[in-house]
Amino acid sequence: MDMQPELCKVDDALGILVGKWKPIILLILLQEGTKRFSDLKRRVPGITQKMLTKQLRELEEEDIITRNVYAQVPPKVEYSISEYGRSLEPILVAMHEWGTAHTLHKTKKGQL
Amino acid sequence: MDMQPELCKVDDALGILVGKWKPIILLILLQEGTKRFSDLKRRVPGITQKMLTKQLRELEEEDIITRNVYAQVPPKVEYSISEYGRSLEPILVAMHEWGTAHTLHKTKKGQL
DNA sequence: CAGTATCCCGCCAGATACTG
DNA sequence: CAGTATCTGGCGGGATACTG
Repeated sequence: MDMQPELCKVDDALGILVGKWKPIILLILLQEGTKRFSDLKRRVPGITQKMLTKQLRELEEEDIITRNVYAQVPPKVEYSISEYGRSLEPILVAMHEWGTAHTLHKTKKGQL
Repeated sequence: MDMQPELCKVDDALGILVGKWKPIILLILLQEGTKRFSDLKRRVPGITQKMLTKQLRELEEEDIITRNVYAQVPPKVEYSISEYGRSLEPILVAMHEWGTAHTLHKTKKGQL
């Protein structure tokens, strides 16, 4: 296998996943499906409106999520994972599994 | 499958991989084995001594890489992937594959 | 409800110079 | 050769207030 370090395609995926709230937003949309803005805000404790909007806009810009605006009052906007965004799932799964094992690793290290 | 978004173990893996030069350093060590400091510096064009040192220290701190110092003049220090660090390989591979496909995705989008 | 608009701070990362 | 030390700017991210 040759991953051609010099081209570092890894950075492309990393760039999309990096952002303090992006992983959790993606996990929620992947596992629980379409969500409204306010539902996401409740689901991600601690996030501000500004940050939620920003992260969603960036993910939308990369075609990872889809934004659906309903022309009504009061406003209703729904977000969901795009078909393309779903292709990130294996990466998220791999990272989640590694993270779980990592927790144990750190625990063992601390017990020495 | 339940990845428990609220705990977001994904951030653990992400935190270790994030850093402007970490992915490329890890790919090089994974694919080409042990390297000296100066070899790495040559292998990663554009990186400064300060940044190379910093990224290596951070990876070492997480037990992802191993630092081997030879007590001689002139100094010789070798870096290699630790057994634990090798467990990150599936993630790097998944991200590289996604990144490669992503390039095509962007190209198609641009052609519309 | 679903956003903008401002103000602000900390830290990542770059440039450059120096050293055992 | 393999590092520190110092100065610096930019940007990610937080707090708060306002709006169609």
